[in-house]
Amino acid sequence: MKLIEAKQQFISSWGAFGTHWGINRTMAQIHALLLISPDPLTQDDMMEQLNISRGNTNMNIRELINWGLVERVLLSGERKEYFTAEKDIWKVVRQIVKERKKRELEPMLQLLDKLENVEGDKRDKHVKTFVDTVSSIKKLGQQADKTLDTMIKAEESWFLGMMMKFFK
Amino acid sequence: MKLIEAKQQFISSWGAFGTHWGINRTMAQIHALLLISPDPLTQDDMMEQLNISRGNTNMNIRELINWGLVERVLLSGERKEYFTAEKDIWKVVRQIVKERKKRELEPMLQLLDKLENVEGDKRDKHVKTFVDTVSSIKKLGQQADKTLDTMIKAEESWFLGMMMKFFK
DNA sequence: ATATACTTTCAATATTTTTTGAAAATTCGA
DNA sequence: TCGAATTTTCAAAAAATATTGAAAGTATAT
Repeated sequence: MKLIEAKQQFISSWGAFGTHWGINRTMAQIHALLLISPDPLTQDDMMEQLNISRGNTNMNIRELINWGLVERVLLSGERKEYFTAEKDIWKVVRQIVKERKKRELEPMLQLLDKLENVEGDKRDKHVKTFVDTVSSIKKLGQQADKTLDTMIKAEESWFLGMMMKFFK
Repeated sequence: MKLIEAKQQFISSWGAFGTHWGINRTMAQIHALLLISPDPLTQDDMMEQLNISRGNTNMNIRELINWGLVERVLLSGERKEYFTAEKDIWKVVRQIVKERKKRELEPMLQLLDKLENVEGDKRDKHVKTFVDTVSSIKKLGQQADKTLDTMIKAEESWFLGMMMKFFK
């Protein structure tokens, strides 16, 4: 397979993959493009390579920057802005985990905390099932929260080593 | 907070949560409703409690069954079908992991395998960056694949114990 | 065998999400 | 300060996705 074709496939599947995980296709595609580009790109480069409009490109670059996955790069003597993505996949994963934890897991845990204290008699099976379900989700969520914190702080080598050792 | 209100909140946030992870709102809401219902429910129960149409309800129950998260229950002497969700959250998580691994991770790894063998000279930085990126994603993916396999097979107690021990 | 209760399908519709592109805003060199 | 280059915004349009509801299909009791 030729490079150009391989790139296309990579970008397009990365986009499809993203949509299965609640990430918009264009954002995932821009990320994919930057991941496989040796040098920083401009908005115009991305527009051209992905065939998308200026506004779309701009919005999604911005979103990727919010996620901490892409950075602005200033090339001396250039007026235009360039962008580049972190290439170390382990760092990328940690960053995504960190963001999703903050955006989704933590608010969810707060809610479960509140719901756990619902009024009512636990001898009523409706109350009991509700509280038991909420509590067990909360417990799992808290465990995940702790585990992910450790993962976020961990070095790749440490983490991989741990995985190798215990999940062989 | 009253039970009825707590239920509403739980269902609605579970739905919103689902949409962040590529799961359709109604499917997540039906799942939430079944999780907190002590007894099996009929389609009509769900339609009424969630205010959704018959077709929508039916399609999403079916999808939940495909995911292995919901089961049909036959109550003797009853004509109608009843449905119930697995309440053990650890089992639920393992089942979701198992399905997503099969549906998403494995096909992705197959693709990466193919893309890794792109034609071209690795001294060309475009080729090099592409191959390096693909390889490192593949490596991480393979590691995740193995780890998740172990997790799918694991007992809750074993897994939680392991987590406690190593990620305190 | 028929009527009735119940389930499934799917074309049409509604809703949500994404994308466009042109106008406004900003930046920067001269 | 001016003006060209560049970036950002956002209302409108397009596309994707989810939902409805009525008709068709199935199963069961009598």
